[in-house]
Amino acid sequence: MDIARDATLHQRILNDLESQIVSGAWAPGHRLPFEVDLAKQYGCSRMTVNKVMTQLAKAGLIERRKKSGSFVTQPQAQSAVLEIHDIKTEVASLKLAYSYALLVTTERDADIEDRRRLGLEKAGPVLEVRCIHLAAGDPFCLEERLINLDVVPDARHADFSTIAPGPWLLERAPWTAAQHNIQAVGADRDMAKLLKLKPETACLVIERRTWNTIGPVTHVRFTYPGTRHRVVADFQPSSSQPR
Amino acid sequence: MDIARDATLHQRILNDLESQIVSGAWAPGHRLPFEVDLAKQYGCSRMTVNKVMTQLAKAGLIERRKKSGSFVTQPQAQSAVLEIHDIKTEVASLKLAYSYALLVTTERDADIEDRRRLGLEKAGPVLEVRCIHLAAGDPFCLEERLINLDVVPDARHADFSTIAPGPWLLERAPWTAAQHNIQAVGADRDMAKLLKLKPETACLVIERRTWNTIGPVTHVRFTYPGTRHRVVADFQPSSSQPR
DNA sequence: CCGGAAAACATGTATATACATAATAATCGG
DNA sequence: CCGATTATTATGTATATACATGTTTTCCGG
Repeated sequence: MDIARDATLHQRILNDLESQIVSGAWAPGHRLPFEVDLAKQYGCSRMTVNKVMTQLAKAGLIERRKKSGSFVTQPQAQSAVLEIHDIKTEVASLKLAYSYALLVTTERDADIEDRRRLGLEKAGPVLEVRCIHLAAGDPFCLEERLINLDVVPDARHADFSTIAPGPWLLERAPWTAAQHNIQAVGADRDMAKLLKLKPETACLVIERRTWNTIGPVTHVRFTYPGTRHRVVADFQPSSSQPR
Repeated sequence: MDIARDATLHQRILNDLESQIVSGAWAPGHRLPFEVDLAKQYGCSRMTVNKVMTQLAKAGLIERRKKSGSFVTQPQAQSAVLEIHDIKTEVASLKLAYSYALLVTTERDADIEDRRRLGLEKAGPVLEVRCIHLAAGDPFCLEERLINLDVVPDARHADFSTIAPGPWLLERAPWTAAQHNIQAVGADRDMAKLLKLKPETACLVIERRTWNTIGPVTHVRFTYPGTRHRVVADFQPSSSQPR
């Protein structure tokens, strides 16, 4: 990669070191030159090098040990993190009035499909909740949720007509792991009707399964009219500081 | 939560400022005290305050404008990190034969739309690449890419008929930040033809903009037939306080 | 030869200073 | 009163310096 001619020294050093690491020229475990040596090499002060190295360390590319030096870390698999988003906030950020309506709740023993959705091995009591989120009175997204009552028994007595199951669960059963599944589908007849769309309109479907230390907590499927809404993902893998 | 008594000054300032921002005491748009004033307030040098503010800016909590000061940014909707995926690998994991075809490349000066896609302020040379990825001979996804030649001038002489621009860039211009945008759209006539679909079929569109330390590197739009393919994102809970 | 004190060493944090850069504010000529 | 020039201001980057903090190495007494 070429470096812009007018890049700052900081950027140049950062780029150089990063290239060595990312390219694999410096394998994990490799010790970087000492700060003073790099400073001499670039003809700058140790402070400048120090700031670069601090940034690399924050980014997780290197690990620093006093007296020993700085070392390239094992590349951690690039895991994708999608933060659980709150629809109310999402709507609020659009400066639209938020409202919410419970459609139906059903308690039953997990059937095959329920077990697939939750990733359950055996049957067990589950609660199905269907509800709709509205923005400025219009359908914003449909929520189809399955809650594992073995893990969250209290959900039986929750009043989901006044609070959406998402926020309710977030308070009571914080998740420790989750998996997302995003796809585009054409709306079927029922979906189109609920979201007030023409059939076959492209919709964005976000499915999320969450676990806590006990087991699978919930599976939820959000269906958004795809052309109006979107998911934004900000990235911060390498040398930038995570939020 | 109390702040450790032996926290460094840097940490203390960071914590204080962060608290004001996340608590909402300083609303988005609020101007932070000037560096010199904060320095006076904490009885430290401007450099120390500057480092903290630089960090906050990198974290996206504040925006800094010369002469004007530093301002709390609008809280961007819940961010998410999606893995940069390699289509060849994706296809291979389906145990399908992968192939690739270059459709067209165009070099030009960035027009308004190009600048929007890349997030460029001024015009500059860009390279547009359209190509298609095939799985077992069938269209798998269409790639529409824009490369910032100011940052990656070598791309001019790359032969994208033999290597896809994604892998090529990954080697030469490692990204340090990226932003994703996922939405569902119905295929238009051209898209339907290229992907061998019926018009209006729901498609998953993934847009990605990547930066390195120098500037915007590339913008790419992948269009997948949405019903056949999907994006999976694995999660980790955000360890509340990014530091 | 062992254990512990001391020295050497690399990084961590903070300071004061200097000059560059970009944006705004003030000024002045026409 | 407009518009171009200049000054001011806040941040951006870099320097040299100082001392603190953990580690590792060295060395020395027993």
